[in-house]
Amino acid sequence: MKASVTMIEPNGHLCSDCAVRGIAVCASLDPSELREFEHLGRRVHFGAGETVFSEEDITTSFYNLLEGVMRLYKLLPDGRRQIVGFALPGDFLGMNTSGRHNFSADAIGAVTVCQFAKAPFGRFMEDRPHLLKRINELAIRELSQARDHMVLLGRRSADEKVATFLLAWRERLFALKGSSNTVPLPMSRQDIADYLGLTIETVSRTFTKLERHGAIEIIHGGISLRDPARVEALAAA
Amino acid sequence: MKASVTMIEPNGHLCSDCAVRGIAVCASLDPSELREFEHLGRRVHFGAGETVFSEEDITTSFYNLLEGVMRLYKLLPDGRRQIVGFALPGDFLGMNTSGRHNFSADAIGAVTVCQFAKAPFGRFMEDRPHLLKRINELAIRELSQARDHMVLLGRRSADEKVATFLLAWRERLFALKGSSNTVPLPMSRQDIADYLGLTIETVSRTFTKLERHGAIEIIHGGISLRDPARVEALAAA
DNA sequence: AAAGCCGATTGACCCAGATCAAATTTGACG
DNA sequence: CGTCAAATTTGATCTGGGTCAATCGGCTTT
Repeated sequence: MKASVTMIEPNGHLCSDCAVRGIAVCASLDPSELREFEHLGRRVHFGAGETVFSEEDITTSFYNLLEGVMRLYKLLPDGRRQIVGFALPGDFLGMNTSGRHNFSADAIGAVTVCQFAKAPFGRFMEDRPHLLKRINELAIRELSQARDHMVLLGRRSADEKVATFLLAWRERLFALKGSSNTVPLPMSRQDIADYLGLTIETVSRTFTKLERHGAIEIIHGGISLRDPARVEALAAA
Repeated sequence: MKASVTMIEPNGHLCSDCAVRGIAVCASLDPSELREFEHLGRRVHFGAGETVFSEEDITTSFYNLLEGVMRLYKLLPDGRRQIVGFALPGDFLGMNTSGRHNFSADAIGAVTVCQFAKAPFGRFMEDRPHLLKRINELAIRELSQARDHMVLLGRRSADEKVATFLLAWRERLFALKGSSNTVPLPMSRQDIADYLGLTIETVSRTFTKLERHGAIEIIHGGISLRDPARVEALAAA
């Protein structure tokens, strides 16, 4: 959105001390492969609101998210937006069978990605089935999440959607940063609404309601779970 | 649902003249591999309404759908159901990372599957990266469809949902049986409702409305597209 | 061919969440 | 600080689609 500077770091970073080494696609590579892999990717920074790639763009690169949060979304011709997911460090983006991206991806706040040109990456993967296997695992895991989200979108009430979202988001952050009842929400209310298939007003009202009932506290840049059990009960219903 | 007889054919079928040879996972195998592959799968029949596997079941097999249509769904504790997809011949079912199925699968009408025990299949795939690659492609394609469906569930109106469904279903059948304005709908109105995140009444009313407007004709076991352009216009909106 | 059943359709009414419209809070910048 | 502009919250009202309740076929069974 905002015109901000996209930076490409000129120097070579070391995969071996990359923050996502253990959780991203590269977890499947041994040290010697990693050294070769290092030459394929380059770190790129994006500022808040910048678009990393757009739906229908021809796929020229894949991306490994290193730092920050991204929103992945699709737009209808009339502008309605559905966010199909939020990406966190370790997520691998850009795979498709059509040669074109099937969703758009924006940085929410500052983001660092490891960018791979499609062809060299494909060649590298060609004779490294364990990398393919890793990518397949990530795809299958995502598919499972996508199905869970379909249930949420198709069959849950607004209260259940919001409660489920807070718990699932906390769970994802837990895997990265450890457990906490403080749940940072780097995305806007509009983003949350477009993820849950609601309007911004309904999201806001639901937060307020949860706070009035003592289930959460709305804090700067996120929420705090005051009564996790109550939120869980709402989400389960 | 209904207690009907599940049949396992005792004799060996030939993969080489299998109906889905060219479109399923096995499309990635050469003739000699195919002969070996033949010993891994066995054909199993299911009657209308029978459950092939259930969510949370430990995954012991993978399935290659050969004939018929299946509904893939998830249930909420209180019984609300979301159908996450319909499977057609050529679809490969059962992959997951957790060791348990993450959705349930029922036969809609009579179904024939090619069933593979998980471990031998995994071993066979181990040293056949092209099979893994094929499975990965199918997973990524499904992921793309899942994202499209999220947009439908989260952001489309009832009219748009129904119109989009009819066109997408016709498109899938087209790939199997060729083009036609007659669209068979083997699934019930309840199934369609649970797929689109609507109620059965809304689906029924929307069909009737489309028919009154001359866009479709409701026929036994499906619909006929009378004015495909109008349906497309509704779906696009 | 009458009875029973089950899926589908239709009608009447209702409500969760959308829409429209202000406030109010927050943040960025001079 | 003070000033905008943007994001969020809050309130009032509206409505698309849900809920509840009859029918209405089309099969099967006898």
